[in-house]
Amino acid sequence: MEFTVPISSPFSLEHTLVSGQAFRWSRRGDWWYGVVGGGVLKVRQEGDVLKCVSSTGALGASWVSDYFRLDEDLEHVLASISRDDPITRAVERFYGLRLIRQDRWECLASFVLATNANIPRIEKMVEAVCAKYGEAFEFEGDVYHRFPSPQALGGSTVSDLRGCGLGYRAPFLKKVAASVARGDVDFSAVASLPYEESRRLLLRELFGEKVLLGVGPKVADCVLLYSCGKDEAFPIDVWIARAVARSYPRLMDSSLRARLKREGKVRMAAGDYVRLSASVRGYFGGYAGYAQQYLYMAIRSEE
DNA sequence: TAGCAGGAAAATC
DNA sequence: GATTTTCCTGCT
Repeated sequence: MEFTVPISSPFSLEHTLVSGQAFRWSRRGDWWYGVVGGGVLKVRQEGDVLKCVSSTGALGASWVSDYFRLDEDLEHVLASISRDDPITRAVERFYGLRLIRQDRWECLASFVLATNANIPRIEKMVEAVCAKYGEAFEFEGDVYHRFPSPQALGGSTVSDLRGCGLGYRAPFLKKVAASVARGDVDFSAVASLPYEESRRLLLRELFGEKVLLGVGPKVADCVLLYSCGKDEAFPIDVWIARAVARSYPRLMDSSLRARLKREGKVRMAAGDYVRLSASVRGYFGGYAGYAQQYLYMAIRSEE
């Protein structure tokens, strides 16, 4: 199916798709191909229009607009977070970067795999899991695999998952999948709550069976930001911690600041994360998650 | 709370 | 080719 989607507010497909939010997009020639929404979406930006080709009627204009959140007023968001020089420079440089509204289960599973890995590695693990457990289909003569269901991964074996190169992440992914498959994680309830409560509920539901699942504050924030509409969630990975330490040392309490300075490395204890998160959200406000995404792009682009 | 292991691959030297 | 680092969490 071919269609176009008009863009009425700023949007950069390129910046959005390279910003490390989603792991199933790749560029081929002038087009971006994404395995999303149960099919393939092929998309290219031409000025203020998105040209799209999709493998299924379900992936139409309204789906695309919802996925890229095109109906939201990005200028208003960016104005609200542009509180000082570093963030303003990042916003100017990556203008049009938007947060994507992803599938919640896929987002959770993907970020469980993201610990101690870099983006190419994460993409490789996700693809391996999809190839092994996801339903295959064809588009333009190529074979693609949908993201596997929670049931498929929950019913897998840890050793088969390890075969996808997941290492120690394999048992975590299996347990998370099993929890979701049983219906233990009510994503709608999580999404309906204010941020602080949504994070508590997500973690409580995942920990409900008293088995530790590989979802800590950082992964929880990614799920809340990228799939549950919690725009104030501010995931703090090593890069963001570095960016904050450099440009916003005043937002870190003195003990964390001193430790980072002393040790040179960015290593955060649980309490540090929660405090820094609250501090940064207090500063950037309700769209802190956008600030995080722009700061991430800025610091990653340096090297 | 601090320190460490975990597995494999990318990045760096 | 060896070493370090990697969008971190769980355990002691």
